Amino acid sequence: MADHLAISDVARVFGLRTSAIRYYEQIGILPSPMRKNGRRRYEKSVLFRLAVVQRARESGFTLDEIRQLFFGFHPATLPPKRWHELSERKIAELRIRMKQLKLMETLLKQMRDCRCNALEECGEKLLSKSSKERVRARRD
Amino acid sequence: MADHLAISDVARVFGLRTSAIRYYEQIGILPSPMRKNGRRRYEKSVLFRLAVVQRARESGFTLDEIRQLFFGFHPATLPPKRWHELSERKIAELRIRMKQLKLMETLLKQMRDCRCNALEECGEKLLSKSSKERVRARRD
DNA sequence: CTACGACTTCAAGCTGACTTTAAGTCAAAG
DNA sequence: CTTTGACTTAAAGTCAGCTTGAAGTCGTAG
Repeated sequence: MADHLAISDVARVFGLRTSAIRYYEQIGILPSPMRKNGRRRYEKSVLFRLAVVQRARESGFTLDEIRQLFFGFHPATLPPKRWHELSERKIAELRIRMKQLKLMETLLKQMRDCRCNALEECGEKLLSKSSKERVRARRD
Repeated sequence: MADHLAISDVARVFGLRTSAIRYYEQIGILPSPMRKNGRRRYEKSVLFRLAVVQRARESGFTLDEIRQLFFGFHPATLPPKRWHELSERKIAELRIRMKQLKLMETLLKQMRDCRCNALEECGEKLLSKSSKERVRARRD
């Protein structure tokens, strides 16, 4: 208690196992906290950090990317440049993923609504579409 | 040639390795094609099938889900019921994932644009938001 | 004092989606 | 006829992201 959280408390807040918290520390996504009798004692700020990490995980970021994006540069001072580039790249990736999801939704709806062997037809459309995209890409 | 494709042709169309094609066959996502001298010979329809599989993979479906969704029921006749349920569930999942992506985009933009230690602040917002959501969920 | 439960470390194990490796087959080219 | 290169199989290896196991340390309750 005493204003500090045990590892099990932190884990419970996010529905994680304690082993996951230790693992995050091991790979440098969480700071190694102070110890009391060898046991980890966390300040509340770790919850904020984990909240961001969790949101990023849910959005499909790897732990490696998360470390780069959020904790990858030294102390807290200068280079927001690398950060800036990374996040720009990531935002672009997100846009692409959203487009893909929308296309998949369309495909699923077609197959849900239209009986018959929509599968091969859809595949045919997808294939001709992607070759069109390849043509467009060549023109760029 | 001769109107039939070798495994390497199929692989090349999708930028896959031949080992991936064999693996898909092994786990039941592709049919085992006819053989000529022990070698796989594919008809063009396999390309349509793979186009759908690839789109689904890009949208975050596991191979297991893909088999269930697209190839999981017997020959080609009846039960569109199970299919219907599965695709409804999957469409709902897609919606959730799109929402998460949008939230992540917002977070990234905030952190890109706003100097300072936005990380912990964002985490704080995320945390209070998710507890609000928990409250809303309790009311449902 | 001892037993309990929550913690510690380090190493090994697990799942999904493949890839790699080893050993062999086959047809066409030199 | 041997070499080459694309194929075949089965089994083992790889990577991320953890989890599990074994063996040990604390501090409080009985």
